[in-house]
Amino acid sequence: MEKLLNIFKVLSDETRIRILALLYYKKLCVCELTGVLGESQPKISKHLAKLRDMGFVRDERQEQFIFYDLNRDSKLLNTILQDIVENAEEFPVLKKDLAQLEGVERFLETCKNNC
Amino acid sequence: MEKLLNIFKVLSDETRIRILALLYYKKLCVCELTGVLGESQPKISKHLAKLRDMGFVRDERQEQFIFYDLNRDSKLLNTILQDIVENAEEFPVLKKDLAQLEGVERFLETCKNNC
DNA sequence: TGCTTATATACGCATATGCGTATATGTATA
DNA sequence: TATACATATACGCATATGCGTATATAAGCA
Repeated sequence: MEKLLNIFKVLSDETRIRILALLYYKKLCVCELTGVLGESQPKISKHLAKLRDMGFVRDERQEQFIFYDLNRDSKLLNTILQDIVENAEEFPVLKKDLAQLEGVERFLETCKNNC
Repeated sequence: MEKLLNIFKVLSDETRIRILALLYYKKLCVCELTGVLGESQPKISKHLAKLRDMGFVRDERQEQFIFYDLNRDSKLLNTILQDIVENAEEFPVLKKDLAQLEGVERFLETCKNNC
C-alpha cells in the first residue's frame, strides 16, 4: 500500500508532474529541466531528490552534468504518465513544456543563465 | 491541471483509497463504511466530505441513512481505481475490505455499534 | 592548486493535512 | 414534542509539505 500511496503523493505536485512528463520522453539534466520549467535550481533539485529517493527516477553523471531518467518499473505510474502526456492538450502548461523538448540542448550551453 | 492534481491528492490517503475501492463496487452509507473500515465515524465523514466537495462522490439520503456513490465522470480516476481493485491481491488491506462487501447490510442493523 | 560551474543540501517559515474529541444538525419515532 | 439515532462539523494539535535564501559539495579547467 505504501508504494501505491507514494505514486499518488509524487503526482500531487504540479512541478513533479511537469518533470515526469518531460522525462517520459527524454533523459534530461537539472540544467535543462530548470530551463524548460523556468523554476529555480534548488526547487528542481529538491523535487528530483524526492523522486530519486522514492525510486521513480535515476541519476547518472555525464561529465559536468547530472542526467535524470525515468524508472519505468511501476506499471501503474507508467500508465498514468502515458495518459497524462497523451492528453497534454488539456493541460496548457504541459503542452508548453513538451514543446520545448525540441532543442533542449541549448539549455546546456547557457546553463549559468538558468541555474 | 487543478483537476488532475486533485485526483492524485485524493488518492494520497489510505483511508480514501479504501473508501473509493469499496464504492467502486457498491453504493454504501457512512454506517457501512465505518463498519467495514473499522475507523471512527468522524474520520470517515470528513474524508467523505472532502471527496464530495471535490466532486468524486455524490451523497443521497435514503430514510435515516446517507448513501454515497462514486461519480464516474473522470476517466482517469476510473481507470486508476479499476487498476487498483483488479490488483487488490497485492494490497491485503483492500482485499480484506472488499471481502466484507458480501453482506455489508449487517452494519445497517447494528449501526450504533459502529458509529 | 585555485577558480568556476553544476548540483545538492540546510535552515527557517508559512501553509496544508489528518486526527481525536467534542458538539451540532437533522430525521425518525415514541 | 421529547428522545434517539445517523451524520456532519468545529476546534486544537501534531506532523508534513513546499518554498526561498544561503551555503556546501564535487567535478572540470586554468
